[in-house]
Amino acid sequence: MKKTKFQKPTGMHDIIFGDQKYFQSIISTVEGVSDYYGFSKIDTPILEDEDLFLKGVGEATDISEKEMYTLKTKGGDRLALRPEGTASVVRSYIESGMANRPQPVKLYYIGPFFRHERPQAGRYRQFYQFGLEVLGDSNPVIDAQIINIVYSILTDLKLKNISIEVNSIGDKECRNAYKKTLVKYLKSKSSLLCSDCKRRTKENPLRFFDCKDPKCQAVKAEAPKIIDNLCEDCHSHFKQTLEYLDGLELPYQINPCLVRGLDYYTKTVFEFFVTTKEGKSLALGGGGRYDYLVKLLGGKETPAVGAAFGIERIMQAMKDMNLIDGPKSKDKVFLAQIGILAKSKSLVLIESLRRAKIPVVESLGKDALKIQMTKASRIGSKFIIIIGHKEATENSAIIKNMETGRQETVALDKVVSKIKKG
RNA sequence: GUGGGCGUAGCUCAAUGGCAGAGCUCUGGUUUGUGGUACCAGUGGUUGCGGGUUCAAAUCCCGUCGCUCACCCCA
Repeated sequence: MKKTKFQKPTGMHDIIFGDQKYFQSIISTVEGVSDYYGFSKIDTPILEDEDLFLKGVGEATDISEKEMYTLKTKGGDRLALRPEGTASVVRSYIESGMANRPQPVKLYYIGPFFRHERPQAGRYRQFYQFGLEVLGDSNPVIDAQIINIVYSILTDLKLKNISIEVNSIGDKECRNAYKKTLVKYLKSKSSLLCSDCKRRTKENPLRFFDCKDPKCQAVKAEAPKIIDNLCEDCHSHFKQTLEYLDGLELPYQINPCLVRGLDYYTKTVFEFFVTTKEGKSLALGGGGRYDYLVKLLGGKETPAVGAAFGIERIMQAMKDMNLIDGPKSKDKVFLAQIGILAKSKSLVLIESLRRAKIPVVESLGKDALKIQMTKASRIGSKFIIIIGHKEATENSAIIKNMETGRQETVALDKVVSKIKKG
């Protein structure tokens, strides 16, 4: 057998030690804020019918065309690792008959997602997202509230320099009419476009606005914008949404070029960014309204709006701003011991400490006292409990204050109360 | 899928064709039961993998795998 050194698959990563601190604080903040706003947590399978995603995110998107992990079961079903969360939530909404609950239904999720693409800074093949979805309400106040809730999550995490871009991409009627206008315009400027944008003109003209090729920027600036071509309903929806955002005093700006990569969006779309120390703009997440998706996936017509954020991206932003306070082991007590009997008594003592909610660090496998003292010093424990051979047989322990250097011997059953007093 | 950069100890990196090394970390020791420093020692490598050139390859050549950055796109 050849000796192999296993390594993680391309584009996937372990979340260990220091990173777990960031990861957990994001999760608990998301849970806390979502819960406050009346969202219920939903966990859906990591595998779903491949067609759910093909229909859900749109067959012409990159996700459908080349980024899905798919597999065939022994029974012959075609399944896919979920590339995003909304399609699964909508599937569950329909399948579980959530339309019969009081509307709107508010749900949030946290978990891993998968896209098979070339990794790069802040982009993975397995990554974590959290998302919030509100199904069954078409009122623009919900659009504004979703934006506000995710903004609250980010500010609760102490992120600074957040900016929000919003736009409206209309509904079926006004978007289709607008697409024709745009295509006509792009064709007239065809000679000035990059090759990608020539292709986009035919396949997905709205994507033209994602192009970063300098050649296309001038054409982009002059191009007709969707927000100037909204129908009356979409226009008033957008205007109302912005007024609510104004009322919340959120740092948003309108970006008429914001489109989004998934096909299911209608009306309001938005993205969140932070500015890093180097002055770079990092996309944290985004979302929008998707009034047609529930019907498209087999339910009855149901308006909905949602948002999804990349947890690794948020971690990156938090690290960039040094947002996590250092190790909090100062309030931990260190338990040092020598010998078999002392180890045995230590095991029992630790249980008493745990019941008293006193955090304790031990080094049970060690015997040399000096090494244990060194370790206690390093983590900065204020108190150290020492049980040596003598103390073990006498049912006592030494409590030493590491700051003053003073120590006293107390009976084992008095240790907890002594420590509590300080 | 396209194009750049890079693969040497757990980590950061030396060694420019001639004995594979240092710092940090880790484990232990410096009179046997008391502190972060200092000193000493130890663990840890088929130099990503496979071929080729050469008396001799971490080093040069070819291939391959992986990492990384950018494009496409997105979180």
